Amino acid sequence: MMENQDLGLSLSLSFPEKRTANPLQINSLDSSTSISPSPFNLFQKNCWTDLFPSSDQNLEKCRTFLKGIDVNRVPTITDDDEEAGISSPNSIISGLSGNKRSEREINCCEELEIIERECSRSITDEEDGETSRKKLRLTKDQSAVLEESFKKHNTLNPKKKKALGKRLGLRPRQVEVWFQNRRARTKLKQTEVDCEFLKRCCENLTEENRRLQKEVQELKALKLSPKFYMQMIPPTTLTMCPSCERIASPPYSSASGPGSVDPRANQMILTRQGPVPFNLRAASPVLHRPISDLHPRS
DNA sequence: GCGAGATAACAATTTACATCA
DNA sequence: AATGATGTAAATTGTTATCTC
Repeated sequence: MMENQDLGLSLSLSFPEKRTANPLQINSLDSSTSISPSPFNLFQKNCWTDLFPSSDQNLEKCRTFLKGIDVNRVPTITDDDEEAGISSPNSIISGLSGNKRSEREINCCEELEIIERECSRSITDEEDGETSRKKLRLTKDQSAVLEESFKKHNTLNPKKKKALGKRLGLRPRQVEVWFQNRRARTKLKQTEVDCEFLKRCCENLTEENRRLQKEVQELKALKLSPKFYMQMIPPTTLTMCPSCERIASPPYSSASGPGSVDPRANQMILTRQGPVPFNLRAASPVLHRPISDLHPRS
């Protein structure tokens, strides 16, 4: 909440209360289901069941352990540990499930040993009664420094990550997570702003549409008047260049008598006569030149 | 050129905690 | 004071794109 104010994330739009799967991510399911099970994935599946064979109690104890590490504690691990993927409370799990973090330096047997060791420790920890997993809450100073750094550059390189972590007494991974979440918040905020903008556009277009409909009605009523026909010049024949699709208008009528209509006005009438396909490529200042002008023969 | 592994960024989700009625 | 609902930030998990070998 406090953070909310700090970031100016106070736009309140009526979004669905619970996030659902992104409808645009159509292929996510396909891709996930089409992935062939890697040997490591098979390992991770078997790992838990092998470690805790048919014992829900053991499994539960191990889970409890994984929740039992105080992340508010000043990190004592080295950066090397961090890079090896055993830094965060859940990184053992992450290491097992992640397809990239775990397998780097530690082989399966070592991981199993680590897990077993930690699990056995967890049981004693639990008996000590200090099992609740604490979630780190960054101090105002820490947030301010991170915010400042984010403003300068919203991504991290490994060097910067380490430096920030060292400066703030955080693990590089925590710095990384903060930046990640911060980017997500920025994106969400931008989405809200965009949504608001589109809403306004929609309102304006609705209003414009209403106005044009009214104008159409008025023009239809006017059409019934014979005087209107007297002022109309014959329909203009437009010629389109087949190669560049530019429109070439015929030479303006030399008629400039008292009853004649300004050709520009005629053009306006033409443009009001229904939806004309708009060709962006053809939308250029040379719209009304004859074809011969468009492609002068040299 | 192709495949495997490493890496970073990201989306979606979970979880712990704070606040309020 | 206790409690449940709710919002938010921290953290996790899985996917994708890109790069290098």
